[in-house]
Formats: sequence, structure tokens, C-alpha cells
Amino acid sequence: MSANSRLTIAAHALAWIGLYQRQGHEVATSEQIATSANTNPVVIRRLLGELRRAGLVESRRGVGAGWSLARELESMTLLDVYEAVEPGPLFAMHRTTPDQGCVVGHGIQPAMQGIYEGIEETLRHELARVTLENVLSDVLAAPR
Amino acid sequence: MSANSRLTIAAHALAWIGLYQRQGHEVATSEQIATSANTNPVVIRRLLGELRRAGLVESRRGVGAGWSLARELESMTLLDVYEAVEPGPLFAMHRTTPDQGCVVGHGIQPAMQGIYEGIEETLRHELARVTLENVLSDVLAAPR
DNA sequence: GGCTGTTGCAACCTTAACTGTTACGACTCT
DNA sequence: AGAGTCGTAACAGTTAAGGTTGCAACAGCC
Repeated sequence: MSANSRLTIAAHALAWIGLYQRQGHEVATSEQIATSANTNPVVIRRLLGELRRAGLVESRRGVGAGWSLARELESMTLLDVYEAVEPGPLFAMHRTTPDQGCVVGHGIQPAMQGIYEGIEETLRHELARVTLENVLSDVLAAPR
Repeated sequence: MSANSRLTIAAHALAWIGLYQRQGHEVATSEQIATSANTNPVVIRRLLGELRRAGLVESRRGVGAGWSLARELESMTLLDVYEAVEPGPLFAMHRTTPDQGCVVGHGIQPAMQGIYEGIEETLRHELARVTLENVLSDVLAAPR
């Protein structure tokens, strides 16, 4: 499957901002987060832009600009982040419509649709069980 | 996320072979399956090759060649198919190692690893609940 | 023994998504 | 006015998947 690191990087950025704010700072810059995640600031800005549209972070422009949390880490779950950065469904249907004259070709899409919906619902439930506060705690609990 | 139709096509192929065999035929050809799935026979052969390595189907060569089920549809689950055709994990880590000198950069990977493993375990459990017999029943239950 | 139909597999192209990078305008504080 | 940072567009590079063509290998049949 597509090795998709968007959720990982987004969680990284949120944990970084949260920790930085607890250390007394107002805002974090995309430059700082990018250094920690070992990537490009534009990548971080793009991701945080999606999180802002979802109401998870806020940004400030001008001198002293940067990013801050819009809510407490306790109130954010991985599901919130997942929905903000992952557009499509987990499993896709055929790229081209199967043969509707064939019994299987005709019935396969509704069948798989129903199955996939149940599975994705379970996935969302699991993602909703993990808060970003949990993530940060786990991060800080790592042996050094 | 990656729109990955491999699981869908593999399930389609298995359901097709299963139904065809119930209609009294010995083997199904990649050509027939490709027509039903509206794709190329080589794509089907590649997928079925992976299912054969997983012990789900068998192939015969020469005249009268084709594919047949290696087990009953009742004994195959979507997890079997998923493991056969999806190599990597659902969520990926950073493409480049994060800054190990940063607390978050150092702890994020083990933290997310643990979280992701739990989620994937749940996903596998859900996939294991659906047999290919369930899939075929749903296919045949679709309104025409 | 040759013919035929199908698998097995390699090679290549196209497409799509994501990442990385550069560039520059917009904004706001000093 | 200057400076630092966001916002965003544009483009190249990478990877995975799907689609296509071609052909050798195989096995049954005449």
C-alpha cells in the first residue's frame, strides 16, 4: 500500500508545537518543525495549512509569526488529524467500471463498498481512541 | 490515501473463479476474469500469481489451462487476500530520519510505531471476519 | 511431431500521488 | 522602511500501480 507518511508528519508537528508551547513559547515556525522532522519547511506549511482548515492549529503572519495550537492536545485525536490530511477512502474500487453484463462485475462494487465501509468505521474508531496528548506522552517516554 | 484497488480486484477474481467452478467448469482463464473486471489479462495474472504464492489458487498450463481455487471460498478471508497482495504497512514513518537531537524527533518513531501496530492489528482482525464466501453472497445479493 | 491456447515473465510507458525545492508576494511587527 | 514568516504557485524527482506488448514455456490434441 501507499507508504503514506502524512499522518506521521502531522502528528510530529502537533506534538512539537504542543511541547514548545509548554516550554513557554508563543508560536513555532515551520523552519523549526522542519528541522526536527528533517524535511522542508514548505512541506510543513502545506500540512499545517490543512490542519488549520480543520481547526486544529492557527497561524500568525508578519514578524514574530508562526504556528500555535487551536485546541488542547487532549482534545485532538488521530482521527481529527487523519481526516484533515487523508482525503480518500482506504481501499479503492476498480479504476474502470467492471462488466455490468457479468453477475460478478455487476455485484462486486456494492458488495465491497459495504464491507469497506464497515472496516473503515472500525479504523476511525481506533484512530479516535488516541489523542495527541497520548502521542506526546509516548514520545517523551521513549528511552534516550 | 493511496487509492489501492488491488484488494478489490483480487476479491473480484476469486469470486469469479468460485462462481464459475460452481457452474461446473474446471478452470477459469485470466482472459475471462479480465473481461469481467474490465482490465488487462496480465494484470489479473500478476495478481493471481501472488494469490498462488499464498496458497489460495492454483494454475494449470498448456491446453485447457487456467486458474482454480486451492481452497473453498468459506476458508478464505479478506485478510488472507490482503496479506497476499499488500506488502507494506498501512502508515509509513518519515522518509528521512528525524533529528535525533530533538526530543520529539527522537521519540516520535517508537511512539507512532506502537500506535500503528495496534491499529493495524485491529484492521487485520476486521479483515479476517469476512470470508470470500461472504463476498460472493453479497455479490449475488445485489439488485439487478 | 506440429498446432494451439494459456500461463509466466520481462520490459516499457503512462498516470497519479507525494515529497522536495525554489521563488516570490502578502502580511505584520519594530 | 526593514525584516521575518506565512501562503502559495510552479516544477522536478521518486515511487507505486496499472496498462500494454512480446515471447518463451508448457501441455493437451490432432
